[in-house]
Amino acid sequence: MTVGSEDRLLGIGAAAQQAGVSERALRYYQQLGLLTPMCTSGGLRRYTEADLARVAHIRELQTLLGLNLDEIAAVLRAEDRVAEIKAAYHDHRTGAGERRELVRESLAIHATLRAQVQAKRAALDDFLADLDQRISRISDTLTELDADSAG
Amino acid sequence: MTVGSEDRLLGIGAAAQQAGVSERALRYYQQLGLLTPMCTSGGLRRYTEADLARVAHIRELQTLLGLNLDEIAAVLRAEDRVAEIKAAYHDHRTGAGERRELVRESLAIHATLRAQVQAKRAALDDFLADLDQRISRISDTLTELDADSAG
DNA sequence: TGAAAACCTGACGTTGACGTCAGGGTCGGT
DNA sequence: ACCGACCCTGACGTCAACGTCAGGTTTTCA
Repeated sequence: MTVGSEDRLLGIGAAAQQAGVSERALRYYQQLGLLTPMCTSGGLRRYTEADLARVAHIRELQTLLGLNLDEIAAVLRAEDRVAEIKAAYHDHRTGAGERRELVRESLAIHATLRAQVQAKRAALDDFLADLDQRISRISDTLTELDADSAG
Repeated sequence: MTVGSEDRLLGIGAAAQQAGVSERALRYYQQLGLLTPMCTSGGLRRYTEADLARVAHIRELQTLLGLNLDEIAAVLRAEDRVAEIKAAYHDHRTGAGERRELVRESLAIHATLRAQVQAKRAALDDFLADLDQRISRISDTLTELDADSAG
């Protein structure tokens, strides 16, 4: 499938640098089950591009939505579910009913998340409008001051 | 100016309840200089409606923008500056140059904040688009499953 | 092959934003 | 004047999300 990707694995140091987080954070995420990098036979962690993307996703959920790591774990689990289902999509061993159930479940989780994001977006818009109003008032004050000094 | 407002002062308990935060939080905000309620001669805190609004604002900056209390303090100081200037606007003792300086300063702080909010909004929009894409894919999967079972 | 660089697992420390508790002061109604 | 409700100031506790350090292991590369 992925043809051009050299699939170079990174050590935890390089991975941390790439992802813009600390090594400790990467180990911590793994400890909480948010991330499961490969290991060498010697037990050293090896990170793929997908792992880095996952870290970026984690950070986004953290800083953008303000979710804590437990909540993020839930979101990631839901996303993993979807991937899992996609993978097993044509696997005959998975019953259609079961698949439907799983899909519905992850759809529900995503919908919930979407609602959260929407709410946050609306609140942000309100805040922005308020801020703009303040700013324009301050600008007016400044204009008046300038007119004053000019008059 | 404010005619209809009875200007009833609240004790810290009632204020906390109204604002939806703990008493400890109110004392903590005051300790950090975010809030400066009046006091009775005996030293008990008394909160005005403006104080409550300020708390709401603090919470908004916390949960919506993810600012820490130090950053919030900076924002609030900027806003207080504006109010101060407005109040002293026709006070002859304040020099025009000084006023311009102050106004410019708070304008800068607000502009910075606005940029932050904008950035966050854009990021949220991206995130939302991504989420919608995921959701529609999951929906498709579900539709296929239903078609499968129907066929 | 051998040493420097990178990494490992505990385990304790830190920071922000409060929670909680003790021991005492203040307020409002009677 | 008094009592119960409310409030005060320390001061220590807590929780998440890591930071940091020690002592040992694995990789890498000259």
